[in-house]
Amino acid sequence: MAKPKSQAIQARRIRPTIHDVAKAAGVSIATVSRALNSPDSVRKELRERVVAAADSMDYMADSVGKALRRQRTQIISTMLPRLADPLFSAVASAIQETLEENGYLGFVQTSGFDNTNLFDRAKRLIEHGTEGLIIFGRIDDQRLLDYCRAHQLPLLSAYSYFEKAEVPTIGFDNYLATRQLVEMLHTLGHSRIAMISGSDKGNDRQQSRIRAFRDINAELGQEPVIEFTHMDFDMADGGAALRRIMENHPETTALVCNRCVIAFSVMVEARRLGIAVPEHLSLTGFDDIDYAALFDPSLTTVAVPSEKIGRAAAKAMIAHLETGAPLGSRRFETEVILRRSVARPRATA
Amino acid sequence: MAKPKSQAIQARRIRPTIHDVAKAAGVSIATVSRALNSPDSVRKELRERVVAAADSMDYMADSVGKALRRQRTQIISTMLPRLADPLFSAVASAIQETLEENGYLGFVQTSGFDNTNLFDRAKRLIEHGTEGLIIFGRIDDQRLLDYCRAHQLPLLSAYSYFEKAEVPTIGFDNYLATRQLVEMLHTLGHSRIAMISGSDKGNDRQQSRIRAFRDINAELGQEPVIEFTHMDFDMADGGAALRRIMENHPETTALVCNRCVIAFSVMVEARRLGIAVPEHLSLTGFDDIDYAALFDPSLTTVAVPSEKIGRAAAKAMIAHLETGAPLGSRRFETEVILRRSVARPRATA
DNA sequence: TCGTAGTTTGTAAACGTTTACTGTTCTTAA
DNA sequence: TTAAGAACAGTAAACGTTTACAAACTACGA
Repeated sequence: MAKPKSQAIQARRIRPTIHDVAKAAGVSIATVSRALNSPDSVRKELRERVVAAADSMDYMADSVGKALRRQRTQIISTMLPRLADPLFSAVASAIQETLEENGYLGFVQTSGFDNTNLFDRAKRLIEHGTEGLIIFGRIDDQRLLDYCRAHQLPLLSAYSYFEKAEVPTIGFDNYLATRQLVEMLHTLGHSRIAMISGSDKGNDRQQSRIRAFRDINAELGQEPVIEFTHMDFDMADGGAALRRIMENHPETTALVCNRCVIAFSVMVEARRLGIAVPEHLSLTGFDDIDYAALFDPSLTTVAVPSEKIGRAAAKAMIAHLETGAPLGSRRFETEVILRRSVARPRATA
Repeated sequence: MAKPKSQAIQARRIRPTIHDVAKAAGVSIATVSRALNSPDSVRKELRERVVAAADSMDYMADSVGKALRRQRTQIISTMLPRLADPLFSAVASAIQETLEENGYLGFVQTSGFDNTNLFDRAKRLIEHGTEGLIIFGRIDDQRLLDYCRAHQLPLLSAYSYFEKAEVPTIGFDNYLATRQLVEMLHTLGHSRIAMISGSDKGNDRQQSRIRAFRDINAELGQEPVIEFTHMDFDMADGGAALRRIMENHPETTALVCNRCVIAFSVMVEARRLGIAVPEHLSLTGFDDIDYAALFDPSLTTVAVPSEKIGRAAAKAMIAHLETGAPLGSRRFETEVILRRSVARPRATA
């Protein structure tokens, strides 16, 4: 009789297995598994012996073995542009919490602001057993779309909402939100409105906001005034953009900044230039980060229901995995938060 | 001969396995594995056939099977108080990026601001094959410490640095940083300094800062003036604390706020009360979030090298896992960023 | 032509689980 | 006392990999 070949692997991790528990409790591994997973199916006395043995050695069933057998990992991964950004991290945080509450776990990976090459970055997530993928923003990588379709990997686009998208989207509509904001300014009497945007390259949020602004201007028969500004992390140089606008379009009475940080830096520069906000120039930001209320003057912005979006995205994905309910799109409302940085336009000549 | 019992499992995920590739290429699964993992060990012709077959069906080796066999998951998990907080998310982001660059993947879980009951929350991370655990702040859960020691699970405390800690710590020293800051104010001539802190319950950062402040006051033979303020997410109500201090200790010439958001809210209230910053009252924050420079007056704070800390923590853990190098502690320097919110004290009567 | 060494491929075991099936023991009614 | 059925426990297969070992083939020198 050939003695069994031994292929012992040096264990990195000294963790008791179900075999250790079985031996300690004097039962088979099947009984251990049942005692822990469906306690009713094993006699009280044995069950207690098993539980005692398991507790005494801090036994935790290894999810890797479990995942292999069950063909379920309970892992849902998220890709987002940048984690160190209050806009996104609020949503990501809500996702992670919702996952945890429902027995799932999530990988988080940053994608940068370019969604065209997602597949390669998502690969490792998929390899590691990701059952569902939540991606912030519009997904521009055809390979990823094809892969997910071919292999039935549920894919959800979160944060931004799109009227027509290749995959279900859960989020808010940047186009609509910007329209709301600009129309509010119109209602107040502003007719000369300029926009300062961050780079719109690969950034669906800026793209939608710009498109909304252009559309409104077109409807009014005006030439849109848009300046771009470099944004680095949480800093933006809105100052230079402000100077360009003031020089080339001094008739401007309201300035729509596509991110709060842009508005903040514009405010600093305005103060330096002696431009009174809001008396001479009304100013708005976007995404109502908490600091917006603390600036002087406090900043008018669009509030985004980040937490709701995150929870909804995670819940939708979980429901899909567990009940097969189809992944649907969902649009969340934004709200214009009117603060002191906006007033009626100054009297123009 | 008994026909093999079939225990087919309904596959959730339609992903090709190594068997599919083997069949398509007309080789054994061992050859597929070798062709993909150590290409030199298989004949060119076969290798190409295998690679072609694998590519044609988007084959990715399943990390679950791989992890089970290799006894390595390459997963390093992080627990941090709150993800939607620029302080922490900057560090977490650096960790995730470093992990990814080195072939690892990371779970992220929030712990809230209480580190006494970590074990239960960490359980799922451990079950899922976490090879190393990075936890923000001081670890107060003895069960977790015991478990990690008993089962050789590498544990690292990041963000805060502690002179003497049960586990290796990588971060900055809140005690020292606060001393630096207060001593700088002293050097400028301030002798009546008050502190506004967030809750110190289960929060080692606030605790260290308060301790430093008490120590300095003790050395000067002064009674420390400390007010606490409620902090909710990124908002703080420093206003009430400011009023209490101005009422009970009108001689105060400098105010040390233990978080930037506290300082921001204090600034707002000071303006309302007509207290000039910095002419009447100097003001400091902590952790140099980007907005600090944009406020008016710009805020003096302590800059924390978040990204360096995150990268160092991730790298240390990876090195430990791969080379067995012992996990060591490391202290990063902070820097006082002097801005306009601080000036010499007003002339006192 | 043969033996030998080197190269390449296949077979099967192992990683830690869950669970279908089978076998054993216990209970209960005739 | 015995048969039948219920309740419980154990055996073994399976999930997708990697890899030790064995087997087969190749090249080459004598």
